[in-house]
Amino acid sequence: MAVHSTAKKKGSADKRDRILRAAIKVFAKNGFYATRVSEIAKAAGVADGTIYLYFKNKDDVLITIFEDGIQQLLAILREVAVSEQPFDERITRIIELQLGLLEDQRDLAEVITVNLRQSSTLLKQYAAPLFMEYIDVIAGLIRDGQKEGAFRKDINSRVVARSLFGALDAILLTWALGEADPPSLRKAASHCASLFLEGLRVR
Amino acid sequence: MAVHSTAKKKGSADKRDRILRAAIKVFAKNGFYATRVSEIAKAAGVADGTIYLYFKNKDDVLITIFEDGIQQLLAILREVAVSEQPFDERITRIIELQLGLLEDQRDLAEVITVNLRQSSTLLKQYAAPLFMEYIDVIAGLIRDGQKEGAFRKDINSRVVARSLFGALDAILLTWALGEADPPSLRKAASHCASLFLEGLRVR
Amino acid sequence: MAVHSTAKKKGSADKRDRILRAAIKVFAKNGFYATRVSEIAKAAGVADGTIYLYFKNKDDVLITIFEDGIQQLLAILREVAVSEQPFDERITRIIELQLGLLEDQRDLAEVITVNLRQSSTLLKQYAAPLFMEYIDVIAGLIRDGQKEGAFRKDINSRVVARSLFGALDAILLTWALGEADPPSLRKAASHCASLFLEGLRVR
Amino acid sequence: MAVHSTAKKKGSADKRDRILRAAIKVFAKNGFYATRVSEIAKAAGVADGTIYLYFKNKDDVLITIFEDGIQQLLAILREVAVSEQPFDERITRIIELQLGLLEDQRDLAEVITVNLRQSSTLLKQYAAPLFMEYIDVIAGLIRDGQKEGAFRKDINSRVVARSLFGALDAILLTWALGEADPPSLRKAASHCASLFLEGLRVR
DNA sequence: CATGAATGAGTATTCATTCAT
DNA sequence: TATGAATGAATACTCATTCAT
Repeated sequence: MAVHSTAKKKGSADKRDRILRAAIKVFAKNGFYATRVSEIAKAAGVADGTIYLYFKNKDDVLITIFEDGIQQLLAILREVAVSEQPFDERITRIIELQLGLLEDQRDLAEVITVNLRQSSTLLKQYAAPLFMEYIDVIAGLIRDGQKEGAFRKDINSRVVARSLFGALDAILLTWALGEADPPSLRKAASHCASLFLEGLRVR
Repeated sequence: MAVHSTAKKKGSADKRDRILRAAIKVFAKNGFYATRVSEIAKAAGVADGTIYLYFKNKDDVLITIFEDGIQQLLAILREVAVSEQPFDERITRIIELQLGLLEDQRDLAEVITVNLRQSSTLLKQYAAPLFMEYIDVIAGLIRDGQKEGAFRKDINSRVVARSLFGALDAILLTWALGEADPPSLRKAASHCASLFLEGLRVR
Repeated sequence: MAVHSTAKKKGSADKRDRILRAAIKVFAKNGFYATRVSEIAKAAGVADGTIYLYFKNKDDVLITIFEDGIQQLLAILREVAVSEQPFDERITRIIELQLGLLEDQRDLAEVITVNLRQSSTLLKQYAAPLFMEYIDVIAGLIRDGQKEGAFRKDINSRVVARSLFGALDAILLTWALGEADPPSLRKAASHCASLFLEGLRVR
Repeated sequence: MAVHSTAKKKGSADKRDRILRAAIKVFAKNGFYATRVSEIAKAAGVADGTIYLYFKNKDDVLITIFEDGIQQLLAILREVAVSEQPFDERITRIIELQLGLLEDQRDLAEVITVNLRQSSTLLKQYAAPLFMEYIDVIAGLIRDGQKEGAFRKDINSRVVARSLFGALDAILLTWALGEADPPSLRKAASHCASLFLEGLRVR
């Protein structure tokens, strides 16, 4: 029975994943509002109604994509943030991770940076809290660095965190909307890191 | 008669402006897609059909708001970018202006930072080009500073420009979505400026 | 004052006629329902509101065109129907007149044959009675001919009248919709006349 | 299973037919333009949206009604036109068939004779070609009769065909709009046939 | 008489969601 | 679980008509 149940879940999970992957693709291509549920179903190779067996509604699909992506990112960030590496390294690593995570998932990047803001309700209800969590992690890291003398103290840690988030978001947006070549993204990451690290240096 | 003629024109301009102001308000409150044309009309105190005497369609209202706002900003930025002030001052001024311009137009800020991305078509067709123009102005200023030895040369000017845009956008977004108190916005601006200026300093 | 009044009326009549002529043109081109009142106004060189100074509403414009055209036709038909000519001549004349009347007013022909049926209300309320009047005139002529031994008696005069009306309507319709060359219309008229006259001949 | 499959198809076909029958009824009553899609849906006992599962749009419903009716008529006409009967019989039969086909479908008759002309686009795009096809069939029969010496040769076969179509259309129109009693329609048919046959007789 | 800006009632069509199979 | 036919609420936009000037 356990096997059966697992098999069931696995089968379900597969279909669920297919739907999510299909949704990321069509959301990225057409935007959230312009995407029809039937288009997601078609791209996923399932019937329209099947989507409602795995998700509450269309909004829920977008929310899931967003939460999954951000949670994945947050888990990594938290790990890096409390690692034993020097603070500069941690910041650099975070930037690299954040951009790298999405580098091979361009569609996901577009969905997260662009589509996310398409529904005011989603933005305020789901994204804002996660956004704050993200800011908290980074700001915490900055504050730790300030306490230990690694970063200058005359600058608000949350302002830095927000600036960093925004900078990376804008870089990703440009990359997602334009012709994205990975090298440029990685180079941008290193320049961005250098900019922020120098900006944070104690003088 | 000149007065009369002015009055006449003003009458029309007034109605157009009333519609735009009403649209900014309801777009900020409910988002572009969740806003009904009839809501804009009601808020503006005109009939539904009147909106179509001044705008091609609902999209056109959002585009106009966005373009007006960005053009206004771009005009100021260009002026500052080529002014005679020291480069540090110019960067600081740009940051202050950009945040200050929207400080007393919180709804407009929300519409520009949030609603803008609600329509993929609008974003790619109208926002992307203006975004690039903005990046060009800032990147040009950075490059000038690099040439004259005011900024470090080992960092790509466009990456800096994008980062700055993103940082300010994120700060504005936080402010627009959260409880906005102007002092915090101004303080954030000065911290952000300091962060970027130190990050750009020649060593 | 009489002069003034006349001048006034003349001025008015001119404008009224301009509107009617413009309406015939655009109705023929686009059909009644697809024609906007503003299009009529533009074609007539007057303001939208002016139309309502001369006509009750859009329907009234079509009705007026139709009634004017049919009344004009009826007046001629009645005159011919009771003339002293041989019955065959009268029938021939009626056919020629009916087709000839519209030959140089192709737009009017299209409006009467096509647009007329576009509004069920108009058709039933205004056209049907006039149609019956028309049928009465022709049927009366046929009946007179039957009484005087010019036409065969074993055929219902109203059926003949309806058939003749329909035949001419179909010929006009083909001509109005297709490439209309007047010679063909006139030739069709003579063939049609011959067909009906032989069909009516006493044997 | 074949039954099941048939039942399934029948279910769909039934719904489609129900919509068409309902549309004929309301179109005949109120005309094409005055009929709301929701009225058709209500009369058919389906939801508004269901209509769009079977038809592209409101126009498509009218077109389908018209094409179905005319194709049905054309099929019969073609059969009669090339049958072995004497030419006079064929003509008589065609007239009887055409009127008879619609005798027990008064609403359909009204839709075809009246509503058809309600949309200029429909008329020119869909009706005109079918009208021409009809004319071709009749004209071909007349021409054959002329070749074989059954009909007089000094009269254009297409003019005769158009006249016959128009005559029958007018008779139907009168019948559809007025108080329709079948006997009168059948009697009118025989009178009309006699009129045209005598008109076509070789002398 | 003439204007044309403003009105707002009116409707075809779409599409997220449901539910009988 | 899966389907997809059916639903029907929801809305941008048009355009005949009005009326202040």
